[in-house]
Amino acid sequence: MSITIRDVAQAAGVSTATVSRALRGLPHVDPETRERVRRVAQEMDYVVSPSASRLASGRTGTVAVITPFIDRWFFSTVLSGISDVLQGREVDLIVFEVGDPSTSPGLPTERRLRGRADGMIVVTLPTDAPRIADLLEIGLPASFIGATWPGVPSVCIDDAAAARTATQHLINLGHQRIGIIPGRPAASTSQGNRSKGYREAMTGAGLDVDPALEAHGYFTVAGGEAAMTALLSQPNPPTAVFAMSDDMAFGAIRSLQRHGIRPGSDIAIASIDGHDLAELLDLTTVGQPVAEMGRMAAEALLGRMLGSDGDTQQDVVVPTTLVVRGSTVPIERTAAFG
Amino acid sequence: MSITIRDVAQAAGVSTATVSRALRGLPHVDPETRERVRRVAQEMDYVVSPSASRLASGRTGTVAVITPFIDRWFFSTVLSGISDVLQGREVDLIVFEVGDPSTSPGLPTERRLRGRADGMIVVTLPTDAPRIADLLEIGLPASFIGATWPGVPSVCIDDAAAARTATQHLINLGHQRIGIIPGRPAASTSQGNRSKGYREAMTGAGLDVDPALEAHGYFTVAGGEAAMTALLSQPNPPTAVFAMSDDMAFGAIRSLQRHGIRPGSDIAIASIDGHDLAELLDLTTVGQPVAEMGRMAAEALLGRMLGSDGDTQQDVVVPTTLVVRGSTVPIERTAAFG
DNA sequence: TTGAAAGCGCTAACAC
DNA sequence: GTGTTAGCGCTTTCAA
Repeated sequence: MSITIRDVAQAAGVSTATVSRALRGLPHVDPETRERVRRVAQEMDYVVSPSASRLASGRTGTVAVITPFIDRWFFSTVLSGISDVLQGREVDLIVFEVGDPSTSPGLPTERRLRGRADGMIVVTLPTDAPRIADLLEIGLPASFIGATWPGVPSVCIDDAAAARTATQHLINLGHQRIGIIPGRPAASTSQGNRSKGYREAMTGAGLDVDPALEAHGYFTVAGGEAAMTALLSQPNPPTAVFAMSDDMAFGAIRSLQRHGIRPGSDIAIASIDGHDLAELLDLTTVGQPVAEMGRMAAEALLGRMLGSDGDTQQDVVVPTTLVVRGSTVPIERTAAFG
Repeated sequence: MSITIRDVAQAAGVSTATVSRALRGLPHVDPETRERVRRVAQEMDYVVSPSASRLASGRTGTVAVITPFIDRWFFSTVLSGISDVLQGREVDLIVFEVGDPSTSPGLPTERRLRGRADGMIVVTLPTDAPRIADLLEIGLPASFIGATWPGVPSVCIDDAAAARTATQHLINLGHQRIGIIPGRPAASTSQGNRSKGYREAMTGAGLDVDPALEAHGYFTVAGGEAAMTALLSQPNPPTAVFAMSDDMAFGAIRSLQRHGIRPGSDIAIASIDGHDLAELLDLTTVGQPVAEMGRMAAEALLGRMLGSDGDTQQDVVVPTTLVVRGSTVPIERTAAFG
């Protein structure tokens, strides 16, 4: 049906091997021959059959991304960064959306991965050690984003530092009762580190870490709203809250709105992410370079897939930036509450 | 290196042909044989080589999604819906992020597609007829989302009706000077229809369509903000604005905030999308079932890929729902402006 | 119901 | 620098 390498070989008056070499830019081909082959191939509108090429070479020229979600800001942004570099290198991108590890059954992604990709990028699959171990077992080069794993290169922020920055910012503003909205009860490394950063900042300032001032937000807007509502119903509510993600902070803001409390003026809120819409909601947040993290992970993976193993840094920590907005104002201007 | 069909055949005491048939659930296999083959395969942890299978059968078992963006709400949500059904059918998903057709060079996605997928889903590539024609030329079954094309099944909303609904809602509230924020000057079919719906509602109510009350928002938050700002600087600004997407409406709200104008109370805003965060921003919007649209397109495509061609509806129009929120309040409660 | 065998279209030794 | 050739691991007639 469609044009094969043999047709091209015939038309160019060379062997299929030469066509293969010429078209792939391999050495030991006469420049003139190469040019002729290229021209003929183009004229015939020849495209290599990926299946055949893959079968013969053992390489797929594709990278698999394993991510819990596609449709959330952090993940789609990471994905876009990854796609950006893969596209530039003509590498295919296949996506496995595996869902929330704590609720989804943990499908056998591992079986579905074999022979389909030359490498994989795993995006923050926290609390799911067994699945990750399974994935790594198939022996593909891997790159992690937002999580670390022994022996696997990764791109992360310094979660503890980011949390410390956010919390310290609230402390500097004069707050003393600072609540916290973590994601899920079962802590991932990343979440654990953010907790740690929060506590460090608190105790470093001689402040109490009141367990009553903690409410889980499950990394969603709705969860953040519920969490904030819970915090507000405390006998002695916080005057400031650190949320571990922007989405949860959004929810918290919504809760405040519902209660007629003005974020910033009445209760300060700071979080981590740098979500597109944080500016719109006037949310103070510690921004992470999410798309860039995707790009870096892809770049690193590609590097290792091509074998140049030496210069690969194991764990990259990218910088974050505190962006101060209206959701955090000095305590002098903050109305007493409760 | 890894286990092949021959190993399994040998271990099960049958031919490779039988293993192939047994494992794929083809008929004409003794139930007992099938069971034995299955067991052996499982014990050996055998996984079919996709490349070999693809080369031999000519089918890839993968669907390609061609989308301008990954990291924007509409697109990531569609993608997630698609992924949802593909994952369930064990079909691979490969993604091509082609960028904004009006600015990106229009890469030869078409060459990169051949032999890599059995079908494709094209997500709202407006104003880009040449590229689409190229894509369709390779003869893969296709499914469109958010755009229609002669002969290609699609899933869309009724754009004109959605725009009419939003505009009529503003009219019903008592507004007469109603501005509009479209996306890009070069209209896609979808955008054209939304314009049409807006004009129909306006003229139907005997209202003027003032060209001065139109400012493009380029489907982004920043663009929407600029557009609203432009509208506000009119000698006689609108009292209500219809934005063609939630993102642009978000930007418009931001502009209002910056100008000390309260959305809803001072100027009404309505748009189309049903963005996750619309509730948070108290935005009235005509919601489209985005993830569901992705699911439907995938389902339809899969159906056609499996050959059951008859029952495929060509163009599906999914319903939208007006969700009224604080950004639109009756004119009685709207302060005069300007 | 099962097996033998001919490819699928390419790559990679190895010869020349 | 180029050609020959033997696979890569499966699917799919065609016979049995």
